[in-house]
Amino acid sequence: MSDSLARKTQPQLDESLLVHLPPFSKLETRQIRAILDQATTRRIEEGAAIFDEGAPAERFYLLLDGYVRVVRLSPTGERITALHIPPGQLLGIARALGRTDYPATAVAAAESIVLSWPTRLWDSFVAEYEGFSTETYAVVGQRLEEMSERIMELATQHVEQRVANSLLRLINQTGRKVAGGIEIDFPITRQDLSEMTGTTLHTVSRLLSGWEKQGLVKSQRKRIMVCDAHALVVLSQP
DNA sequence: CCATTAAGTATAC
DNA sequence: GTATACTTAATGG
Repeated sequence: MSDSLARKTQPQLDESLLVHLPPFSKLETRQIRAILDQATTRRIEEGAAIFDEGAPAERFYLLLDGYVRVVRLSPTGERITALHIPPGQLLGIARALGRTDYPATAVAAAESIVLSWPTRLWDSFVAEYEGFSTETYAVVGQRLEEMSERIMELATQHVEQRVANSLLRLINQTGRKVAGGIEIDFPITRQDLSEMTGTTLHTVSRLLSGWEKQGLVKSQRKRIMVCDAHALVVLSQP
């Protein structure tokens, strides 16, 4: 049950896991070894929560593989997806925001692997590891920018433009090149897209059906591929 | 223009 | 077979 026991049952983690990731790229092997030796690895299945909004922020995380969506619950129980996190990024960094609890729930959008550390180690990471705090600032700034961008969209753009923008962001951040276009790299439903854009799954379904007929996108259940990104860009402009 | 309701088909477990 | 994903039409704010 204890951390040390949990770690003992894990295979020894390889330094190469971290050495190319921005928060750790300036560190020596010795330091990365120390960081890994304190980490706990966990596999999260699709749809499972990594931590919940409002819970005490006991650990902070690094997403090694998979995708995570950050969701909040409205008072009436509707889910709002704030953003998606790609592999290699930190999450659950409540400490960096001056908080002691998690401001949102993190759900695995696809099967994911995370490393985590107790939050009490946060300050020593910031103090001892060169590049760790600057990368944290960069990530926080990047997410702030994305969220403020989306506030502008919600306030000024029509549903069609918002859904087009969401798709474009998804293929930019998590797109995978496939024959015929760029596919979103994790399972995503109309419901998910509607939660990102503040609309209903029916409206998203109608839009995607229309775009599919025009050859802009191609979709199967839980899979969306963008065939003509430029046409979506045109649509996304008011 | 877009949400809601409703009713239907398709696909996965 | 039943739950889940998706489509489509109709109605109304």
